[in-house]
Amino acid sequence: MARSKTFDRNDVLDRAMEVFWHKGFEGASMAELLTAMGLGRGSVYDTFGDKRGLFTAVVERYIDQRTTETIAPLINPEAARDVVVSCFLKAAEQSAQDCNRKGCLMVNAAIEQAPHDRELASRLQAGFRRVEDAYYQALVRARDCGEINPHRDLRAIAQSLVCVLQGLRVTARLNPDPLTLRHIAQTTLTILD
Amino acid sequence: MARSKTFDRNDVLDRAMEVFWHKGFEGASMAELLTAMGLGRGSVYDTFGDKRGLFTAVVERYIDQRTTETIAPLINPEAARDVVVSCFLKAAEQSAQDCNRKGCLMVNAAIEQAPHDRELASRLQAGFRRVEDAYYQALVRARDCGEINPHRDLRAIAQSLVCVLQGLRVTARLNPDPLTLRHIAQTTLTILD
DNA sequence: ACGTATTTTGACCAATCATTCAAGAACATT
DNA sequence: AATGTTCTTGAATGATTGGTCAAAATACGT
Repeated sequence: MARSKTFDRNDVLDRAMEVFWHKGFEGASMAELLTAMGLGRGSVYDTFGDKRGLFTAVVERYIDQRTTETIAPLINPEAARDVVVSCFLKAAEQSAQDCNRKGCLMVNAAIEQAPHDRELASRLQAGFRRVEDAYYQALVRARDCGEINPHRDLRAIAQSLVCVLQGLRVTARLNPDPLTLRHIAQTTLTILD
Repeated sequence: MARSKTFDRNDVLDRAMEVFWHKGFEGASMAELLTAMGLGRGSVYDTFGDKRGLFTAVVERYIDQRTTETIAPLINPEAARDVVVSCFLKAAEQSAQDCNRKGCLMVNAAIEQAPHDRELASRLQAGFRRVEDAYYQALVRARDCGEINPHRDLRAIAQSLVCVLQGLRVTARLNPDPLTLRHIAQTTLTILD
């Protein structure tokens, strides 16, 4: 009864992601987005509405992928303090290994667009909250194992860890030296003591 | 022998700053910048070259003003641990009190433009480095007073403090709740112990 | 007061912006 | 295979972009 789309939605979103990721929302033009996606104008406007709709879809996909990947080790019911540490350092390493300087799309979008796009802002907040929660749960287990001072506010610690990861993304934009970034990450882990 | 400018450079930079600050570089149009500055096109292009030159001048001014203001208490030769703490909390408070959600122009510019503008990136890096150095010097004095464990890496601590302040700017974009932000700031101060 | 160098003004420009739309092409159903 | 619906294509749109330029205005040094 109808024609089906010739392109894969996730496929073209991934291509558009590349453009938005290192040019930002305002910095990316529809022309280059279309080229990257390999689609005609109509197809994109039909599918995503407008530029903002496309951006929203791209960021949504990024959030899903990244947060899932990031918190995977923390979800393990046996994960405790050492997993918190290794997971945090691994996340920090992504700032250190960011060879083409694209940063984190979530951080980039938060800074550039969050104040101008409420829906985007709350999606981003939910994404970071998901990461924070995963750290929190692991911290609770760590405390129950006697690996963390039971008087500490674990929610605040989890928030701090996420906050530092965000800060590392900013720091890395100006000083991409991996040693410095690792050093900062290592140092901030004293928050756990 | 010649006519002199009728406008004050710092004056118009401050007005342009307002626009760039909450719209970003790409998000701000020359039309609104000119309106805000109250100048004709020619005057601006004569004085600042182009949009990027204007942005550079604006950010440069912001860096000077902000870093000077921020590190003022730390410069005091008697400043030690308590000044580090109060100064850090005061800086965090600026994220908490950011009622109109403009964030920090240095962080905004770092995320949006640093990868596309080397000169801007190094200016920003120098600015943050200036803050970091001020914290470092105060930390050295704190250590000499016996207020900080002499085995700690003070340079890394100073870098971490600046990193957290940057992270707070990102966090504040999505969750402007002052209590949360203060709580994070308070928690990360355990880095000093 | 005059002459001149510089600033201001605002009209103008080509290029690019995001977006629309109509017509042609292609698939799924019958 | 015919039909009907949707997708694709790409030309066209008007608005806006950053930037130029020449003429008019003006303040300074003499």
